[in-house]
Parts: sequence; C-alpha cells; structure tokens
Amino acid sequence: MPELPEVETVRRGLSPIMEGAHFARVELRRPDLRFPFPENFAERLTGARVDALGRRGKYLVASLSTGEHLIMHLGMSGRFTIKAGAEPARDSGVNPNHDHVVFHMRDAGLARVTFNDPRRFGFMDLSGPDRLETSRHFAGMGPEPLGNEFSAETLNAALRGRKAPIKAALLDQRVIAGLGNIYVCEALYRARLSPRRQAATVPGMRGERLHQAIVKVLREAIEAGGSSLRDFAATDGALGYFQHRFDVYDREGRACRRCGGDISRFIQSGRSTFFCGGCQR
DNA sequence: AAGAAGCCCTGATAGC
DNA sequence: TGCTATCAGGGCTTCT
Repeated sequence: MPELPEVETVRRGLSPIMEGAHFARVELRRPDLRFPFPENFAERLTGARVDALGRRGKYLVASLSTGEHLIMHLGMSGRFTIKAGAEPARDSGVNPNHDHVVFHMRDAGLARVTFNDPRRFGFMDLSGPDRLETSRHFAGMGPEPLGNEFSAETLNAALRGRKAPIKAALLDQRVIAGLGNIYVCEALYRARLSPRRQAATVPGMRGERLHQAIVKVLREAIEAGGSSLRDFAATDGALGYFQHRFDVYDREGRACRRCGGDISRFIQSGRSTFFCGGCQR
C-alpha cells in the first residue's frame, strides 16, 4: 500500500537509472491499467530523455525532454523493478502475468524498468507541456508534508471549519498530500488525537502536535525504506521495515506501547482505523 | 458544497 | 482438500 514514504522509496530507486536516460523502447502489454493509457503513449515516450524524476504526493513524475510529464501512480499493488539488459525476461520477481509496462532505457546500460501491478489500481498518464500543478491530477492537491509550505499554520488553516473526523480530513489529498490509511493512523496516535475527533477542533496546540507527528512519522518511514505489508517492495525487491515500528496499524487487540491499553479497530468511511482509546483524545 | 458511500481489481486469508 | 466469502484501500464518481 504505497503512501508517500513508499513512493519516495521507489523514486529513489528509479532515479539513478532513469534520470538522464532515454526511452529506447516502451512495451505496453495491455491497453489499460486502472485507466486507459493516454493516446500514443509509447510513441510519445520513445526517444524522450528523463530530465528529472520527482514525486508529488503519492505520484511519481518524470519530467521529459519533450516538455511532457510522465505521471505514474502505484495504486495499491504497483511495483517497479529494475533489471540490467542481459538479465532474463522474468523482470519483476512476482507473477509476470502482471508485468504491464516495460521501459527500455538507454544511456543506463539498456536497463529495463518493469511495472507490475496485479490489482491494476495504478495508472500512468502524460500531461501536456503546461504547468504540472494545474494538471488534472494535481490541481487542488494540498501541500507536500515534507516541503517548506507545510507548517502547523497551514495545517490548522486547512482543518478549520471542517466537520469531518480528523481521520477523514487527513486522508483527503486536498488537505495534505501523500498520507494514506497507515500513516494517518500512526500520526494520530503520535499526536494523541482520537481519529473520531472533529477536524475543526484540532487547530491550536493539537494542530502543532499533529504537524510534528506527521513530519516525524513520514521521515522515519522513508529512512526505513517504507512499510511492506502485502504488496510493497523497492525497485531492487527489498522490503521496507517500518511496519515493525507501527504503534497502532494492524495491531488490533495488542497493548498500547504508551499506556498499556488495548489497540482497537473500527471502520471509518469504509476503512479500518486503528487507535488506542486509552491515550488518544 | 462537504462528506460519505460505491466502485474498480486480484491475491491472501479465513471459514466451512 | 477445496471451495467460497471476505478483506485490503488508492482515487475517482455518484449520491445525499
């Protein structure tokens, strides 16, 4: 379940291979992922150089020499694997039936970058040469939590007046970019805030705690190479290990490390929320 | 208009 | 053992 730390881990794995390299050939093994590939997708990539590989929220963005941007989302189960040119065709180390896209990169020893995605919740898109921030995927997206524009003040401002539970507000990519179920649960635990608390009541001291908790949990998770629960692996197949440091996520029925209470689980807007009723208010 | 629910998709797992 | 039901949850669409 790639959230910001997992996507950042993938970006760091891909950038040494892709930045500065050209697409020699692009293989599409099916007409769509979650959405159809954009028109002439392979043709528009072939010959282009990757000037930079960035990330916005949970999206990977390759800026191309053609002026277009290749926008990639891992969905739930998307995985990129890198193999050098001479290695055998079984690229991803997982079921090759789900190897949907292969980028053959030159200037990188003809490395192959394979996108495998069993559930096909991932997608790829090309944005025109217009500014990225106004593109369909990024218009209205909230601040990068590890960027300069994210502060306790901007978080508070985004939460003010919101009647939804804080859990739902933090999952909303318009409030803050890149958080998913895992890191929202973990950040709320660290900030000692109940996921049920109305978002509008957070600004103030609670908002400062929450801001700190979000930044810290994301930094630690990136340092740990992300979290590998069911699907996630880095481009070299390595598993992240932040899942071993979860305080609440996937720990239903276990003891809270802080107060000794029981970690409980309930469904909030259709998704599992994990929290400690003893010390999260 | 904000908020919630439904949808997509497959693999792992639980339960019979 | 082998079948079926359930769950996982990104973001988008639809409904209230």
